[in-house]
Amino acid sequence: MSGLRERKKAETRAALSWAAIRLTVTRGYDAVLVEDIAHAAGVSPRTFNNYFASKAEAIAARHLDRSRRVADALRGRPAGEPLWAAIEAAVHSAWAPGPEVEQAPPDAHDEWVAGLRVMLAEPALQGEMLRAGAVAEAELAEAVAERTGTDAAHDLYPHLVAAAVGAAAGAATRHFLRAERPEPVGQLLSAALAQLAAGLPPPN
Amino acid sequence: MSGLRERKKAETRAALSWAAIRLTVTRGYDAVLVEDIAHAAGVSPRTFNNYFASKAEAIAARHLDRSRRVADALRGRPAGEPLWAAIEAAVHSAWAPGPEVEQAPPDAHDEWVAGLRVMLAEPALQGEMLRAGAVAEAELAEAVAERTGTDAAHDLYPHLVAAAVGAAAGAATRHFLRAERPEPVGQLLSAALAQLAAGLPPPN
DNA sequence: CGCATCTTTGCGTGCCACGCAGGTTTTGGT
DNA sequence: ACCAAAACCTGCGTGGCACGCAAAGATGCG
Repeated sequence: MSGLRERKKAETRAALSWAAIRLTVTRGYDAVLVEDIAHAAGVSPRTFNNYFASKAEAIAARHLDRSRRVADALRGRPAGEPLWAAIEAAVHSAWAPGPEVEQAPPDAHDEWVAGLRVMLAEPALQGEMLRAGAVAEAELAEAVAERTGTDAAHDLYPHLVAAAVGAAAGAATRHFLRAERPEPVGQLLSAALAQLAAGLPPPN
Repeated sequence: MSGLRERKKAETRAALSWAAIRLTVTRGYDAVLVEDIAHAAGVSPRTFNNYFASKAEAIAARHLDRSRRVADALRGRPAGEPLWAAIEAAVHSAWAPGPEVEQAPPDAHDEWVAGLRVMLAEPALQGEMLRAGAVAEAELAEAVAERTGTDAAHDLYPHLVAAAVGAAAGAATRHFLRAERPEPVGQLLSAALAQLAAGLPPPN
Protein backbone atom coordinates (compact mmCIF):
# COMPACT_ATOMS: atom_id res chain seq x y z
CA MET A 1 0.00 0.00 0.00
CA SER A 2 1.65 3.20 -1.09
CA GLY A 3 -0.83 5.58 0.52
CA LEU A 4 -0.40 9.16 1.48
CA ARG A 5 0.79 8.02 4.86
CA GLU A 6 3.87 6.18 3.74
CA ARG A 7 4.87 8.79 1.21
CA LYS A 8 4.74 11.50 3.84
CA LYS A 9 6.78 9.43 6.25
CA ALA A 10 9.45 8.83 3.65
CA GLU A 11 9.54 12.53 2.84
CA THR A 12 9.88 13.54 6.47
CA ARG A 13 12.61 11.00 6.97
CA ALA A 14 14.51 12.23 3.93
CA ALA A 15 14.03 15.86 4.96
CA LEU A 16 15.37 15.18 8.44
CA SER A 17 18.35 13.23 7.22
CA TRP A 18 19.19 15.77 4.57
CA ALA A 19 18.87 18.68 6.97
CA ALA A 20 21.09 16.88 9.46
CA ILE A 21 23.78 16.35 6.84
CA ARG A 22 23.61 19.82 5.38
CA LEU A 23 23.75 21.58 8.72
CA THR A 24 26.54 19.36 10.01
CA VAL A 25 28.68 19.77 6.93
CA THR A 26 28.42 23.54 7.02
CA ARG A 27 28.48 24.14 10.75
CA GLY A 28 30.16 21.17 12.40
CA TYR A 29 28.77 18.25 14.34
CA ASP A 30 28.28 19.65 17.80
CA ALA A 31 27.29 23.11 16.66
CA VAL A 32 24.10 21.50 15.36
CA LEU A 33 21.39 20.66 17.86
CA VAL A 34 18.67 18.12 17.26
CA GLU A 35 16.33 21.05 17.69
CA ASP A 36 17.91 22.79 14.69
CA ILE A 37 17.52 19.74 12.48
CA ALA A 38 13.90 19.25 13.45
CA HIS A 39 13.14 22.89 12.83
CA ALA A 40 14.88 22.85 9.44
CA ALA A 41 12.75 19.89 8.44
CA GLY A 42 9.58 21.58 9.64
CA VAL A 43 8.81 19.18 12.43
CA SER A 44 8.86 19.18 16.21
CA PRO A 45 12.00 18.19 18.14
CA ARG A 46 10.19 15.27 19.70
CA THR A 47 9.27 13.91 16.30
CA PHE A 48 12.92 13.70 15.36
CA ASN A 49 13.35 10.76 17.71
CA ASN A 50 10.34 9.01 16.21
CA TYR A 51 12.43 8.68 13.06
CA PHE A 52 15.97 8.34 14.36
CA ALA A 53 17.42 7.09 17.59
CA SER A 54 20.23 9.62 17.49
CA LYS A 55 21.68 12.55 15.62
CA ALA A 56 24.34 10.27 14.20
CA GLU A 57 21.77 7.84 12.88
CA ALA A 58 19.99 10.62 11.03
CA ILE A 59 23.19 11.62 9.32
CA ALA A 60 24.09 8.06 8.42
CA ALA A 61 20.63 7.34 7.04
CA ARG A 62 21.49 8.30 3.46
CA HIS A 63 24.50 6.05 3.56
CA LEU A 64 22.30 3.29 4.90
CA ASP A 65 19.71 3.71 2.19
CA ARG A 66 22.34 3.73 -0.51
CA SER A 67 24.12 0.69 0.81
CA ARG A 68 20.91 -1.27 1.09
CA ARG A 69 20.27 -0.90 -2.61
CA VAL A 70 23.19 -3.20 -3.42
CA ALA A 71 21.31 -6.30 -2.31
CA ASP A 72 18.25 -5.34 -4.34
CA ALA A 73 20.34 -4.59 -7.38
CA LEU A 74 22.05 -7.95 -7.09
CA ARG A 75 18.70 -9.74 -7.09
CA GLY A 76 17.88 -7.87 -10.29
CA ARG A 77 20.88 -9.23 -12.20
CA PRO A 78 20.35 -12.04 -14.73
CA ALA A 79 20.64 -15.51 -13.26
CA GLY A 80 23.31 -16.75 -15.65
CA GLU A 81 25.75 -13.94 -14.91
CA PRO A 82 28.87 -14.92 -12.94
CA LEU A 83 28.76 -13.91 -9.28
CA TRP A 84 31.48 -11.30 -9.32
CA ALA A 85 30.29 -9.66 -12.49
CA ALA A 86 26.81 -9.40 -10.99
CA ILE A 87 28.21 -7.95 -7.78
CA GLU A 88 30.23 -5.35 -9.63
CA ALA A 89 27.19 -4.29 -11.63
CA ALA A 90 25.04 -4.15 -8.51
CA VAL A 91 27.54 -2.06 -6.60
CA HIS A 92 27.89 0.37 -9.44
CA SER A 93 24.17 0.84 -9.89
CA ALA A 94 23.70 1.47 -6.18
CA TRP A 95 26.57 3.97 -6.01
CA ALA A 96 25.69 5.86 -9.15
CA PRO A 97 25.23 9.56 -8.32
CA GLY A 98 21.60 10.61 -8.29
CA PRO A 99 20.18 13.72 -9.94
CA GLU A 100 20.50 15.81 -6.79
CA VAL A 101 24.27 15.47 -7.02
CA GLU A 102 24.45 16.33 -10.70
CA GLN A 103 22.43 19.48 -10.30
CA ALA A 104 24.45 20.78 -7.37
CA PRO A 105 26.52 23.89 -8.15
CA PRO A 106 30.04 22.63 -8.92
CA ASP A 107 31.74 25.73 -7.54
CA ALA A 108 30.70 24.83 -4.01
CA HIS A 109 32.01 21.30 -4.49
CA ASP A 110 35.35 21.80 -2.79
CA GLU A 111 34.10 23.24 0.46
CA TRP A 112 31.42 20.58 0.52
CA VAL A 113 34.03 17.85 0.36
CA ALA A 114 36.06 19.63 3.01
CA GLY A 115 33.00 19.74 5.25
CA LEU A 116 32.39 16.08 4.58
CA ARG A 117 35.90 15.25 5.67
CA VAL A 118 35.44 17.12 8.94
CA MET A 119 32.08 15.51 9.50
CA LEU A 120 33.34 11.99 8.92
CA ALA A 121 36.19 12.59 11.35
CA GLU A 122 33.64 12.67 14.14
CA PRO A 123 33.91 9.42 16.15
CA ALA A 124 30.20 9.06 16.75
CA LEU A 125 29.57 9.36 13.02
CA GLN A 126 32.18 6.81 12.08
CA GLY A 127 30.57 4.19 14.25
CA GLU A 128 27.15 4.87 12.85
CA MET A 129 28.37 4.79 9.26
CA LEU A 130 30.07 1.48 9.80
CA ARG A 131 26.96 0.13 11.42
CA ALA A 132 24.92 1.14 8.41
CA GLY A 133 27.38 -0.74 6.25
CA ALA A 134 26.99 -3.79 8.47
CA VAL A 135 23.22 -3.74 8.15
CA ALA A 136 23.52 -3.54 4.39
CA GLU A 137 26.03 -6.39 4.44
CA ALA A 138 23.56 -8.61 6.23
CA GLU A 139 21.02 -8.03 3.48
CA LEU A 140 23.63 -8.51 0.81
CA ALA A 141 24.59 -11.82 2.38
CA GLU A 142 20.99 -12.96 1.92
CA ALA A 143 21.04 -12.05 -1.74
CA VAL A 144 24.40 -13.74 -2.24
CA ALA A 145 23.10 -16.86 -0.54
CA GLU A 146 20.12 -17.00 -2.89
CA ARG A 147 22.33 -16.61 -5.92
CA THR A 148 24.98 -19.13 -4.91
CA GLY A 149 22.72 -21.76 -3.42
CA THR A 150 24.22 -21.37 0.02
CA ASP A 151 22.44 -20.81 3.32
CA ALA A 152 22.78 -17.49 5.11
CA ALA A 153 21.76 -19.07 8.39
CA HIS A 154 24.37 -21.83 8.42
CA ASP A 155 27.13 -21.07 5.92
CA LEU A 156 30.01 -18.68 6.32
CA TYR A 157 30.45 -18.09 2.59
CA PRO A 158 27.69 -15.57 1.80
CA HIS A 159 28.56 -13.46 4.83
CA LEU A 160 32.19 -13.53 3.92
CA VAL A 161 31.45 -12.35 0.39
CA ALA A 162 29.18 -9.59 1.67
CA ALA A 163 31.76 -8.45 4.20
CA ALA A 164 34.45 -8.42 1.53
CA VAL A 165 32.29 -6.30 -0.75
CA GLY A 166 31.65 -3.92 2.13
CA ALA A 167 35.37 -3.78 2.80
CA ALA A 168 36.08 -2.94 -0.83
CA ALA A 169 33.46 -0.20 -0.85
CA GLY A 170 34.79 1.23 2.40
CA ALA A 171 38.39 1.16 1.27
CA ALA A 172 37.48 2.83 -2.03
CA THR A 173 35.51 5.65 -0.45
CA ARG A 174 38.10 6.31 2.22
CA HIS A 175 40.75 6.39 -0.46
CA PHE A 176 38.63 8.89 -2.34
CA LEU A 177 38.33 11.14 0.69
CA ARG A 178 42.03 10.81 1.49
CA ALA A 179 43.48 11.64 -1.91
CA GLU A 180 43.90 15.21 -3.09
CA ARG A 181 43.29 14.54 -6.79
CA PRO A 182 41.39 11.26 -6.59
CA GLU A 183 40.13 9.01 -9.33
CA PRO A 184 36.34 8.84 -9.60
CA VAL A 185 34.73 6.55 -7.05
CA GLY A 186 33.42 4.25 -9.74
CA GLN A 187 36.89 3.41 -10.97
CA LEU A 188 38.17 2.86 -7.47
CA LEU A 189 35.30 0.50 -6.77
CA SER A 190 35.97 -1.50 -9.90
CA ALA A 191 39.64 -1.76 -9.10
CA ALA A 192 38.96 -2.83 -5.53
CA LEU A 193 36.45 -5.50 -6.51
CA ALA A 194 38.70 -6.81 -9.25
CA GLN A 195 41.61 -7.20 -6.85
CA LEU A 196 39.35 -8.91 -4.34
CA ALA A 197 38.12 -11.42 -6.88
CA ALA A 198 41.74 -12.05 -7.84
CA GLY A 199 42.65 -12.97 -4.27
CA LEU A 200 44.52 -9.75 -3.44
CA PRO A 201 47.90 -10.90 -4.73
CA PRO A 202 50.84 -8.81 -3.50
CA PRO A 203 52.21 -6.35 -6.08
CA ASN A 204 55.69 -6.32 -7.67
CA MET B 1 59.62 5.52 30.01
CA SER B 2 57.64 2.83 31.77
CA GLY B 3 57.25 4.57 35.12
CA LEU B 4 54.73 4.03 37.84
CA ARG B 5 52.46 6.48 36.12
CA GLU B 6 51.95 4.57 32.92
CA ARG B 7 51.53 1.24 34.61
CA LYS B 8 48.83 2.64 36.85
CA LYS B 9 47.06 4.22 33.93
CA ALA B 10 47.04 0.97 32.03
CA GLU B 11 45.70 -0.84 35.07
CA THR B 12 42.92 1.66 35.62
CA ARG B 13 42.00 1.50 31.96
CA ALA B 14 41.86 -2.26 32.00
CA ALA B 15 39.88 -2.28 35.23
CA LEU B 16 37.33 0.14 33.84
CA SER B 17 36.94 -1.72 30.58
CA TRP B 18 36.68 -5.06 32.27
CA ALA B 19 34.14 -3.80 34.80
CA ALA B 20 32.10 -2.28 32.00
CA ILE B 21 32.02 -5.57 30.12
CA ARG B 22 31.32 -7.74 33.12
CA LEU B 23 28.49 -5.58 34.40
CA THR B 24 26.94 -5.18 30.99
CA VAL B 25 27.03 -8.88 30.20
CA THR B 26 25.37 -9.80 33.45
CA ARG B 27 22.94 -6.94 33.85
CA GLY B 28 22.29 -5.48 30.39
CA TYR B 29 23.52 -2.35 28.71
CA ASP B 30 21.23 0.33 30.05
CA ALA B 31 20.88 -1.18 33.47
CA VAL B 32 24.52 -0.25 33.98
CA LEU B 33 25.34 3.35 34.78
CA VAL B 34 28.70 4.92 34.22
CA GLU B 35 28.66 5.52 37.93
CA ASP B 36 28.46 1.76 38.55
CA ILE B 37 31.42 1.06 36.31
CA ALA B 38 33.53 3.75 37.92
CA HIS B 39 32.67 2.48 41.36
CA ALA B 40 33.43 -1.12 40.43
CA ALA B 41 36.85 -0.03 39.19
CA GLY B 42 37.50 1.98 42.37
CA VAL B 43 37.59 5.35 40.74
CA SER B 44 35.41 8.45 40.62
CA PRO B 45 32.69 8.81 37.99
CA ARG B 46 34.37 11.86 36.57
CA THR B 47 37.57 9.92 36.03
CA PHE B 48 35.76 7.46 33.83
CA ASN B 49 35.54 10.09 31.11
CA ASN B 50 39.23 10.82 31.39
CA TYR B 51 39.78 7.33 30.03
CA PHE B 52 36.84 6.78 27.71
CA ALA B 53 34.62 9.14 25.81
CA SER B 54 31.59 6.96 26.31
CA LYS B 55 30.28 3.83 27.96
CA ALA B 56 30.38 2.07 24.60
CA GLU B 57 34.01 2.95 24.08
CA ALA B 58 34.92 1.44 27.43
CA ILE B 59 33.26 -1.81 26.50
CA ALA B 60 34.86 -1.92 23.07
CA ALA B 61 38.32 -1.18 24.45
CA ARG B 62 39.27 -4.84 24.82
CA HIS B 63 38.27 -5.52 21.26
CA LEU B 64 40.32 -2.54 20.18
CA ASP B 65 43.41 -3.68 22.06
CA ARG B 66 43.14 -7.16 20.65
CA SER B 67 42.63 -5.99 17.10
CA ARG B 68 45.58 -3.65 17.27
CA ARG B 69 47.91 -6.51 18.01
CA VAL B 70 47.49 -7.88 14.49
CA ALA B 71 49.59 -5.12 12.96
CA ASP B 72 52.36 -5.63 15.51
CA ALA B 73 52.30 -9.37 15.02
CA LEU B 74 52.57 -8.92 11.27
CA ARG B 75 55.68 -6.80 11.69
CA GLY B 76 57.16 -9.59 13.74
CA ARG B 77 56.85 -12.19 10.97
CA PRO B 78 59.99 -13.18 9.01
CA ALA B 79 60.60 -11.04 5.95
CA GLY B 80 60.74 -13.89 3.47
CA GLU B 81 57.33 -15.30 4.38
CA PRO B 82 54.58 -14.86 1.78
CA LEU B 83 52.11 -12.10 2.61
CA TRP B 84 49.05 -14.22 3.25
CA ALA B 85 50.89 -16.78 5.31
CA ALA B 86 52.24 -13.96 7.46
CA ILE B 87 48.80 -12.42 7.81
CA GLU B 88 47.25 -15.70 8.86
CA ALA B 89 49.92 -16.23 11.49
CA ALA B 90 49.56 -12.67 12.75
CA VAL B 91 45.79 -12.92 13.03
CA HIS B 92 46.03 -16.17 14.91
CA SER B 93 48.56 -14.91 17.40
CA ALA B 94 46.47 -11.83 18.12
CA TRP B 95 43.27 -13.80 18.56
CA ALA B 96 44.72 -16.55 20.69
CA PRO B 97 42.80 -16.76 23.97
CA GLY B 98 44.71 -15.29 26.90
CA PRO B 99 45.15 -16.93 30.30
CA GLU B 100 42.16 -15.11 31.78
CA VAL B 101 39.91 -17.00 29.38
CA GLU B 102 41.47 -20.38 30.10
CA GLN B 103 41.11 -20.02 33.84
CA ALA B 104 37.48 -18.96 33.71
CA PRO B 105 35.05 -21.53 35.14
CA PRO B 106 33.70 -23.47 32.14
CA ASP B 107 30.31 -24.09 33.73
CA ALA B 108 29.46 -20.40 33.49
CA HIS B 109 30.52 -20.35 29.86
CA ASP B 110 27.07 -20.68 28.35
CA GLU B 111 25.40 -17.83 30.17
CA TRP B 112 28.44 -15.70 29.47
CA VAL B 113 28.06 -16.28 25.75
CA ALA B 114 24.33 -15.59 26.03
CA GLY B 115 25.08 -12.33 27.79
CA LEU B 116 27.61 -11.47 25.11
CA ARG B 117 25.02 -11.99 22.43
CA VAL B 118 22.60 -9.63 24.15
CA MET B 119 25.31 -7.08 24.70
CA LEU B 120 26.46 -7.12 21.09
CA ALA B 121 22.89 -6.65 19.94
CA GLU B 122 23.00 -3.14 21.37
CA PRO B 123 23.23 -0.65 18.50
CA ALA B 124 25.58 1.75 20.27
CA LEU B 125 27.96 -1.12 20.94
CA GLN B 126 27.95 -2.39 17.40
CA GLY B 127 29.05 0.95 16.07
CA GLU B 128 31.83 1.24 18.60
CA MET B 129 33.06 -2.28 17.92
CA LEU B 130 33.19 -1.65 14.22
CA ARG B 131 35.01 1.59 14.83
CA ALA B 132 37.60 -0.24 16.88
CA GLY B 133 38.05 -2.61 13.98
CA ALA B 134 38.50 0.32 11.63
CA VAL B 135 41.22 1.83 13.80
CA ALA B 136 43.03 -1.48 13.87
CA GLU B 137 42.66 -1.76 10.10
CA ALA B 138 44.38 1.56 9.61
CA GLU B 139 47.36 0.32 11.58
CA LEU B 140 47.34 -2.99 9.77
CA ALA B 141 47.36 -1.13 6.47
CA GLU B 142 50.60 0.56 7.54
CA ALA B 143 52.20 -2.77 8.34
CA VAL B 144 51.01 -4.27 5.06
CA ALA B 145 52.41 -1.29 3.18
CA GLU B 146 55.82 -1.77 4.79
CA ARG B 147 55.85 -5.43 3.93
CA THR B 148 54.68 -5.09 0.34
CA GLY B 149 56.63 -1.99 -0.58
CA THR B 150 53.48 0.02 -1.16
CA ASP B 151 52.55 3.42 0.24
CA ALA B 152 49.74 3.70 2.73
CA ALA B 153 49.33 7.39 1.95
CA HIS B 154 48.85 7.01 -1.79
CA ASP B 155 48.03 3.41 -2.68
CA LEU B 156 44.75 1.64 -2.32
CA TYR B 157 46.26 -1.82 -2.02
CA PRO B 158 47.36 -1.93 1.64
CA HIS B 159 44.08 -0.49 2.83
CA LEU B 160 42.17 -2.96 0.74
CA VAL B 161 44.09 -5.87 2.21
CA ALA B 162 43.60 -4.58 5.74
CA ALA B 163 39.89 -4.05 5.18
CA ALA B 164 39.56 -7.54 3.74
CA VAL B 165 41.30 -9.04 6.77
CA GLY B 166 38.97 -7.10 9.02
CA ALA B 167 36.02 -8.35 7.04
CA ALA B 168 37.18 -11.93 7.41
CA ALA B 169 37.66 -11.54 11.15
CA GLY B 170 34.26 -9.92 11.51
CA ALA B 171 32.49 -12.56 9.45
CA ALA B 172 34.18 -15.35 11.39
CA THR B 173 33.28 -13.95 14.81
CA ARG B 174 29.72 -13.18 13.83
CA HIS B 175 29.38 -16.69 12.47
CA PHE B 176 30.69 -17.99 15.76
CA LEU B 177 28.12 -16.04 17.72
CA ARG B 178 25.32 -17.02 15.36
CA ALA B 179 25.87 -20.77 15.29
CA GLU B 180 24.56 -23.02 18.04
CA ARG B 181 27.35 -25.57 17.86
CA PRO B 182 30.10 -23.53 16.23
CA GLU B 183 33.56 -24.51 15.13
CA PRO B 184 36.37 -22.89 17.14
CA VAL B 185 37.10 -19.31 16.11
CA GLY B 186 40.60 -20.22 15.00
CA GLN B 187 39.34 -22.64 12.38
CA LEU B 188 36.76 -20.18 11.12
CA LEU B 189 39.43 -17.52 10.79
CA SER B 190 41.70 -19.81 8.81
CA ALA B 191 38.88 -20.82 6.50
CA ALA B 192 37.85 -17.22 5.93
CA LEU B 193 41.37 -16.02 5.17
CA ALA B 194 42.02 -18.95 2.86
CA GLN B 195 38.89 -18.21 0.87
CA LEU B 196 39.81 -14.56 0.67
CA ALA B 197 43.26 -15.30 -0.66
CA ALA B 198 41.66 -17.62 -3.20
CA GLY B 199 39.46 -14.82 -4.53
CA LEU B 200 36.22 -16.01 -2.94
CA PRO B 201 35.17 -18.32 -5.76
CA PRO B 202 31.53 -19.37 -5.72
CA PRO B 203 30.96 -22.92 -4.39
CA ASN B 204 30.51 -26.01 -6.63
C1' DC C 1 -19.86 9.79 7.70
C1' DG C 2 -17.64 7.65 11.67
C1' DC C 3 -14.72 4.56 13.92
C1' DA C 4 -10.06 2.46 14.32
C1' DT C 5 -5.35 3.23 13.64
C1' DC C 6 -1.26 5.54 13.20
C1' DT C 7 1.46 10.12 13.92
C1' DT C 8 2.69 14.17 15.88
C1' DT C 9 3.50 16.84 19.71
C1' DG C 10 4.49 18.71 24.56
C1' DC C 11 6.08 17.60 28.89
C1' DG C 12 8.88 15.42 32.18
C1' DT C 13 12.80 12.45 33.62
C1' DG C 14 17.23 10.31 34.06
C1' DC C 15 21.59 9.89 32.09
C1' DC C 16 25.64 11.31 29.78
C1' DA C 17 29.78 13.99 28.13
C1' DC C 18 32.63 17.47 29.26
C1' DG C 19 34.58 22.28 30.79
C1' DC C 20 36.60 24.16 34.77
C1' DA C 21 39.30 24.74 38.86
C1' DG C 22 41.44 23.06 43.14
C1' DG C 23 43.90 19.57 45.44
C1' DT C 24 47.09 15.53 45.16
C1' DT C 25 50.61 12.45 43.25
C1' DT C 26 54.50 11.44 40.15
C1' DT C 27 58.57 12.87 37.77
C1' DG C 28 63.09 14.62 36.70
C1' DG C 29 66.69 17.70 37.73
C1' DT C 30 69.80 19.65 41.13
C1' DA D 1 66.79 14.66 49.66
C1' DC D 2 64.38 18.53 47.96
C1' DC D 3 61.73 21.27 44.80
C1' DA D 4 59.35 22.87 40.86
C1' DA D 5 56.77 21.35 36.86
C1' DA D 6 53.83 18.31 34.83
C1' DA D 7 50.30 14.98 34.92
C1' DC D 8 46.34 13.14 37.14
C1' DC D 9 42.04 12.69 40.05
C1' DT D 10 38.00 14.68 41.63
C1' DG D 11 33.58 17.49 42.59
C1' DC D 12 30.62 20.62 40.69
C1' DG D 13 27.93 22.59 37.22
C1' DT D 14 25.89 22.86 32.53
C1' DG D 15 23.85 21.82 28.18
C1' DG D 16 22.18 18.35 25.52
C1' DC D 17 20.16 13.85 24.37
C1' DA D 18 17.01 9.77 24.25
C1' DC D 19 12.79 8.25 25.43
C1' DG D 20 8.25 7.07 28.21
C1' DC D 21 3.70 8.77 28.45
C1' DA D 22 -0.66 10.64 27.24
C1' DA D 23 -3.47 13.95 24.68
C1' DA D 24 -4.52 15.95 20.22
C1' DG D 25 -4.52 15.57 15.30
C1' DA D 26 -4.35 13.24 10.66
C1' DT D 27 -5.44 9.31 7.77
C1' DG D 28 -7.58 5.05 6.00
C1' DC D 29 -11.49 1.93 5.46
C1' DG D 30 -16.03 0.36 5.39
